[in-house]
Amino acid sequence: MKKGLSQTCHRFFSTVSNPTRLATLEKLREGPMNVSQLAEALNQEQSMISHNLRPLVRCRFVHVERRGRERIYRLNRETVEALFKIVENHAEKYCPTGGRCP
Amino acid sequence: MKKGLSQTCHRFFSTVSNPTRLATLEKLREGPMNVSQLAEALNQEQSMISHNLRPLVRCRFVHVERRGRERIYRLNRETVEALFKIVENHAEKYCPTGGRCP
DNA sequence: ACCTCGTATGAAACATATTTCATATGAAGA
DNA sequence: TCTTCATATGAAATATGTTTCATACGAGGT
Repeated sequence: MKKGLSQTCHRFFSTVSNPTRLATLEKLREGPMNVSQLAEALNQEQSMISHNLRPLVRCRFVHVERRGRERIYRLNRETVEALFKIVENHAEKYCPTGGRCP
Repeated sequence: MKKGLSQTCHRFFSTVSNPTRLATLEKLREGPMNVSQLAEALNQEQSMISHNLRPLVRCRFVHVERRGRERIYRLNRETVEALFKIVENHAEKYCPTGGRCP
């Protein structure tokens, strides 16, 4: 693997290794949403959601679209669902206790 | 997605969001290796490799086998190759500048 | 029993990431 | 133009993760 991809991997995985951002991705599986809706659904401050959306957009895990004064965030399903599927398969096989590794 | 998987995701992705561990995984694609070999190949202190191998083992990205006084680390290809493939696909599609996102 | 090799470990030092809070920006309506 | 709503942003406060260094442990060989 080339030098560049290693760096890409790092940014890619760092972006999804955060509980707030993971929760955001999970929530967006239900459909596109604006920031306030996400903030309410996840029970977090708007500012925090906003801060955490940025890296998700930067790495294209989600896409934004302006709609008047709100911004609609939409999941990049292709990548995110594939990612979740791998974790599910892996966990099923290697984490029989349900995520709590010894 | 259940509460448990979200936590699993976090641990899973945290583990691979570190340059040393990513380099270790990449190196292990070439075949099983012991700690000293990894340390030399990656030009890092033995202690550091050892510390970083732990989370990789805990999450089963790699497996260990004792051989006399050395320990042979072996990649869990099923999970790791699948993971790399997703990043490659994603990067190709969304990071045309080669990992440097604007 | 002692020495050496390969590896692991704990804890301090260091580096990075996350959250919070106050405030700015920008679009739309009165 | 003034106000309000939705969102973004900067910087301090806080929390987490990583590396280093010194040392411990355990398996072989002598």
